Parts: sequence; structure tokens; C-alpha cells
Amino acid sequence: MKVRTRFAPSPTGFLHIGGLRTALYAYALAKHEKGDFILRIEDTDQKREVSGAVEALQNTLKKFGLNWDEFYVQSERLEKYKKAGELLVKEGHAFYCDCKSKNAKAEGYSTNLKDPCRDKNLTKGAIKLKVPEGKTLIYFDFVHQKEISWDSNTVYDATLLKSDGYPTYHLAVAVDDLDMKITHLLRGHDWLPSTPIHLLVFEYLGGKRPEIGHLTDILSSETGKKLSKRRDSVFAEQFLDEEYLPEALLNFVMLLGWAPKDNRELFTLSEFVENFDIKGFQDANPRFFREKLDWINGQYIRQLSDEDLNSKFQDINSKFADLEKKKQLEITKLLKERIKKLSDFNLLTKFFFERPVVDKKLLGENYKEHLSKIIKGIEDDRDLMEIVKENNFKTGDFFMDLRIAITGVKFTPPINESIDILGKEESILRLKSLL
RNA sequence: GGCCCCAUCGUCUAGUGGUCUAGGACACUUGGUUCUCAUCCAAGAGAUCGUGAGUUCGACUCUCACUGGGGUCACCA
Repeated sequence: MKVRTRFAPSPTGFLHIGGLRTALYAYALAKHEKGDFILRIEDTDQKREVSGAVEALQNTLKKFGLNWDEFYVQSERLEKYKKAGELLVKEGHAFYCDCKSKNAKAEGYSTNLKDPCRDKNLTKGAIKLKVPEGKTLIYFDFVHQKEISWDSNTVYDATLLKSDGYPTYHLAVAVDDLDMKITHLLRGHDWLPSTPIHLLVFEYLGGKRPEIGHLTDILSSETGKKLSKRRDSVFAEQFLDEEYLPEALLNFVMLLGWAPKDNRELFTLSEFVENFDIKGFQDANPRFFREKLDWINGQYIRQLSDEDLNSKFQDINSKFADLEKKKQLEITKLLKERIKKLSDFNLLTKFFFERPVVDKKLLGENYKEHLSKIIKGIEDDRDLMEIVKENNFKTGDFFMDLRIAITGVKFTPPINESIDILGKEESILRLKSLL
């Protein structure tokens, strides 16, 4: 049977890190077996919907190369859910409820899981699941590779179809996964507690239930809690803007919750698909560790061609983009080996575009002698190293004075090359201003 | 609080009963290359495998308890 997986976000905002990872794993799971990857928009909560979110989600997914084979929108399938809900009522697995008070939380953690309306035989209202008593609900989780079970007495009568005619997740997920012939249902750990509800709905609806797997939560390295929109920066786009390459972010995220037997760490998307193995899923929650992301990003930057890297720099720095192409490439080559994030580029190249304010305290004791000899040397097109030797200067001090005079800071790209790019005239101007 | 998941270096992990006095990567420290930073190379430090029982000739690997961490308890997904 053909493997079919889906990524099913709700259009309530941008794609976040956890969603990206879920999508990646679902994609790899399907593509490793030459199967189908489906994108399904779960927009059944009208109140929470954010306009433009669907397009944003799609664009982001495409940036990572996670292309889908089929696309569905739940709000266009309302009739199916309604029919399914009514069928469940007819067969005695669900019931209508017209309760006004909807918020169980407001009543505290009630121990009464059975809804008061379940035996009223109402004929309108919301449709709720009639959870049977004394049954063991069990499934095999393909991520954790173990059976997980519940006593049905601990499961509440969840709402399946809201009174506005829209389904809840609990109904929609089962109807759709069955209808779309999903073979592997992969989702976040936060869904694990409501899985017994879905097990029941799947059973009552009939048909072949997909295998179910729950991914670990990604924890914040600061708080140790699940990554949250409030506290942490979690949106994929935030990482892409001026900072990280999509390939690098994707590579980083794939290692949060999955590892191959040989512990290899660098994978392109297609390499990941090829090497993907369900046994590589982790059981424990990983922490989002920025330093590792930075390292991976550095690796990818170094693998880029000068031409490709150059165009990335153009995107984030307009002054750079205005330079003539030859000069751009020279700068790009100097930066390629010394940045981790794209945004580091702006810091390191600032002196190319504006004259620095030089703090003379940074200059050495002999700076005047150094600089005047350098000026002469540049005017005569001489190799500065010869001047160092002739005068018995200390190499480090000599070049540091030059570096400070030209750039104003201690850490820079190689200074000789930088002067070439800056130009004789401008360089001499900067040096003279300090004498 | 009920229910559920989890537990190997600071972090991500390899490890499926003996080859583990626990391996790799990031981060960290040191040395080399070098005009600084970085890259690259080399070396080092870093985990009595959460605790306690049990099974076994033998446990990081199996069982149980405890502790700790996480998640979840909506007509939201």
C-alpha cells in the first residue's frame, strides 16, 4: 500500500519551528517510500483564523522544499463532517447536547467526565462523543515504538461537531485521515492525551485507521518548557530573515527528535529522505540549542558557491548590492570563512561603507611611525610586510595599528585585501586623518 | 490534582545483556596555521549512564518503585 502522510496546520499564524519539524518528518516518511505528502488546512475554528496565514504557510513550506502532492481545506468539506457526526448519533456512538455552559475548565478539574446530556436523546445542538465505560483504548505509537493505552473511564465526552456546524479537530481528523487514505498520522506530543478520543472515532467511523505517532516536544533551552510563542522566538520566518539559510534551519530541526545510527549530522533534504528511518525517532524531549544551529549554518554558508552567497548578501545589505560586482565578489570571499549568520556580514563589513570613528586608545605607542610608513608604502605600491622587516617592527602591532586606523575595530577581514577593496585613495585618507 | 509521555557528558545524541574503565557532534580549554577575527588541523577536559530494589553468571541496556522533567484536561487546534 502506498504510504501517505499529511501535515495539517491550522491557519492561525506563521509556521513555527515545531510545525516545520512535523512537516519535515511527515514529508520524509512519505517520500522515503515514494509515497504522497499531503497538505491539509485545518480551519474549523472561524474565530482563530488569521487572513493570509494559508499563503504564508505555503510559501514558507516551499522555501524549505517541502512540496506537497495534494492540498485540502477543511472548511470546504463541512458536509462530510456533518454526515459523519449524524451517522455516529444514529448508531448510538454520539449524542446531541445543548448545554449553555461550555467551559469545563471554569468548573475546575471535574471528575465527572460523562456529559449530562448523553441520555437526554436531544435532536439538535452540538454533537458529542458517547465514550463507552470500562473499555481499554490502545494503540501502537510508531514514534515511541510501544503500546499506549487508557481506561475509557478517564476519557471525557468530547465535542465532535460544534453548534455552528463546524467540526472539532477530533471529528475532522478522523474523517479526513480515513477519507484521504492517510497511512501514517504524525503529530505533536500535545495531541497524545486526546488520542483515546480519536481511537474511538476512528473505530466508529470504520475503515483502515492510520498508524499513529507522536513527536517529542521541543523545549526552550532557557526555560526547559515547551517552546512557546509568547516567550521564545519560534517562527521559521524569523530565523530566515537575515540570519539562517533554510537548508541549515531544516537540518538543525531534523536533528531535534531524530538521529541516524551513525550519528551523521549534515543532511540535505534529499539526503534526509534517503536516510530516513522510523527507528531514528527519539523518545525524550530535546532542547532548542542555538549554538548548534549557528554551527550548522556556518557549515552551509561555507558550502555555498561564492556566487550564491553573494546574492544572499545583496539581499540583506543594499549598500553592498550597489557596489560593482567584482568588488562584491572580493568581499564575499573574505567573509565566507568567518561568519555564522548572514547578519554577521553587516557588522564585519561596516567599514567598507562608512568611515569609522577611531578610538585612539586602541592604537599602539608607535602608531604614528607605523601609519606614516604605511601611507608611503601604499603610495608606492609596496608589500607592507617588507616595511615590517626593514624597520624591525613587530608584525602584530604594526598590522593592528593599520587595522584600527582603517576599520576602527580589532576584528576584521584580512586587512591587506580590505585595503585593496577600499581603494588606495580612501585608505590613505583614513590613515592621514590620524596623524 | 487526574490521565499520559520521558530520563546517557552543559546541549544534541550512539549504545538494544558481556566488545562500555560509555563513542561522536556542538559548546568549552590548549596547541598549530595566521596581520586580528574566523576557517582548517591536532589535543584535552567533560557522564560513577536520575535514585533504590529486583531478574541474571553478568545491566546503561529487562522489571518494579520512587524522584525529577514535560505534556494535557474547551462547542481551540
